[in-house]
Amino acid sequence: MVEQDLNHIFHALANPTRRAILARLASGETTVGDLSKPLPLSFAGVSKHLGVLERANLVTREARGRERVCRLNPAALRDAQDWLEFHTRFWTERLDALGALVETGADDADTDEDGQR
Amino acid sequence: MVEQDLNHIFHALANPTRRAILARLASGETTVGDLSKPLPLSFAGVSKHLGVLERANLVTREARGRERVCRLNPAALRDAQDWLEFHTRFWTERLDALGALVETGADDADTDEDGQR
DNA sequence: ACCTCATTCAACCCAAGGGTTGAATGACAG
DNA sequence: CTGTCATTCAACCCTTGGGTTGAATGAGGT
Repeated sequence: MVEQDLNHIFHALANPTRRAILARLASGETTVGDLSKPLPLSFAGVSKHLGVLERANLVTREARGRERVCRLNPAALRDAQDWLEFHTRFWTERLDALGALVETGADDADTDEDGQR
Repeated sequence: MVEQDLNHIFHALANPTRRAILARLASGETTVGDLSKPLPLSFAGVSKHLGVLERANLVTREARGRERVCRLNPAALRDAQDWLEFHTRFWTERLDALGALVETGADDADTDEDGQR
């Protein structure tokens, strides 16, 4: 997994219509037509959104007769989640440590902020 | 937390420069100048990226003399993580259940794929 | 063969993103 | 109070995004 993948994944997730599509797909695979029925968008608009989701590898489209069946691919979501989990954990630890230092009154420890100013 | 927040957060995360800034900030607060030193961008460009991160509530900027000190705000990341965690869990369960059905040879259950073709 | 239906493609529109530059602000040093 | 340094603002440029429409493709039904 590379940087570029994260770009695509997060970009795909940044749009409420696309998140709605993902939520819809979570309750079962469906066709493009069914997918666009409840959405206030043109058919082609939905198809474009699906293109973005597909580029991010979050969704796959498969031809079945004259319809396209869309289904989820959780693997990509997992990538994003891994990134987030790593960072939230790391940040939280850092901030907790900083908080602890402040509490105990230690101000000359290993933080970058060494008080010289 | 509302939809709009997720839009901003995911949008902010969708850019590698901004993720680099976040990673840098994870190892301690710093000024805009220090932040932009290693980046192949103009000063103003970095400032714009910080604006995006600030809008997403991932980063705060605080004036200290003539400098601005930037630091992380993990709370927003947590929001994104919550969204992802909910969905990955949900999807995985669904797919696992589907897999189990296939394994046991149950093909006339509640799947959409009922074999008529 | 022909018509219809589901979907995509292509062309277009306008708004927003990511970048630049140069002027403006505002704190600090002399 | 003047110059300098850190930063932002404003204006601009080009590319990408999200949306539309109408034509093209391609499978199915008759």
